[in-house]
Amino acid sequence: MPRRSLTQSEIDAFRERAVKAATGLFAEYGVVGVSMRRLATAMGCSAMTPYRYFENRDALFAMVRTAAFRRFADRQRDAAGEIADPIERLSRLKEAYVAFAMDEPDAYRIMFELRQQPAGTYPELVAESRRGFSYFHAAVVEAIDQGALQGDPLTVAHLLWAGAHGIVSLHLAGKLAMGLTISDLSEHLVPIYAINRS
Amino acid sequence: MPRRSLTQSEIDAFRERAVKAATGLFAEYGVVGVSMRRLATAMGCSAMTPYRYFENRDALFAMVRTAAFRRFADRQRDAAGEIADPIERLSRLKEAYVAFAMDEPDAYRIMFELRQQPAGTYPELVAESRRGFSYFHAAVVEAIDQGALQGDPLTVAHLLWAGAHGIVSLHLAGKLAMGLTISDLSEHLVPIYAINRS
DNA sequence: AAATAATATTTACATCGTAAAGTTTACGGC
DNA sequence: GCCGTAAACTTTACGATGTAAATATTATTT
Repeated sequence: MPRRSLTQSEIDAFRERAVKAATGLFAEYGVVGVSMRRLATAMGCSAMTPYRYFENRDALFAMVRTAAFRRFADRQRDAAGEIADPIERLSRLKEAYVAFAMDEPDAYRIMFELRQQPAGTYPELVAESRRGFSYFHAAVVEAIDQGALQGDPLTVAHLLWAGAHGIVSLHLAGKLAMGLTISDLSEHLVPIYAINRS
Repeated sequence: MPRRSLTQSEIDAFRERAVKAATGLFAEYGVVGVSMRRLATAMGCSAMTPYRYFENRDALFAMVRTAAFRRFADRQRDAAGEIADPIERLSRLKEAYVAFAMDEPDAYRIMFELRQQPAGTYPELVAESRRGFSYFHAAVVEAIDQGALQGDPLTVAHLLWAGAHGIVSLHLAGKLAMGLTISDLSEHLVPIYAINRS
């Protein structure tokens, strides 16, 4: 009798289009420039239509972030590739990390700077975020296993991650002084933890 | 003939009150909760009055950030104190860094996460931000001078800063996994660069 | 007290997120 | 074909925001 409901794939298709449009918008206008109305205009629908596909603006942004984390995690995965030597792999992961931040500075920003929702609200977001870190973590575990790094794996992995994030943040905030570049700093990241110290 | 213009000290007094009120507001409601109207209400004046003392919302926030950077820099200055040993001093600076971020997480966030205005728009902001970093920098220079650290001073100082910022960011983003604490990580910061490695 | 100019307030507008009301559309049954 | 129905979509509406413009208030000198 009534009109057919939207299928899951129709819903997914709209959402994907929306996330793509929103991602484009905010690469162009910044986070503040992504309004529901502007998104609707960009998608050629009325202002309220997106609300049929997203609970609210927050949910839209969560999906945009999830997509960004997914791209990031994919690039980490690809950078790790088949590289056997875990130290070499760590270097490549670090390079991929920095490269992503340079290629998509706005994405990087919302990934890490956005006020976070109560944990567990968006499980897929959490999952992709975890996956992004997992390659680093795995490489560190292996490196420590075979004696190329020392220390607690979780701690060292976090320190590497924090180091990469810190360097990128300084760069994105325009706080690298005196002509220092992001490469000048990031090239020290992995060697610092290598085993040839006390 | 006409009414007396505001003296500089009256202007400064209002601005100071406004910055204090705004800082309080956003410790309570977050960045998004600080609107010009709410600020006006909190100060007991009409919605437009703050506009006589600040060019716009951005200028208000620049001053709030400047004040935050000043508090931060002061605490760095106090932490450095008269400590002669530069490595010990670095450790204290790192502790003060982390302590500030824990005490004033919201301030920390707007200090480092806010989209920055075109460089040089707010010279005092730049100055206080530089000063915040200068104690770290000075200690690193001294440590390298007397052989307790090695490498390029500017690079090492940035690496330490980036490391501290990265760790704090991970913590503030709730991304420290498996019960790892901010101290677990930050205690490795200075030792890693100490000279007893290859 | 009157004139004046600086300060402060009120009003107004465009934009935002989004709730609620209204409209259009696609389907199964006649 | 047409009709009823419920889902999808649009329009309208509300309260909040930043801030420009118009208006009102106030302190000072003549």
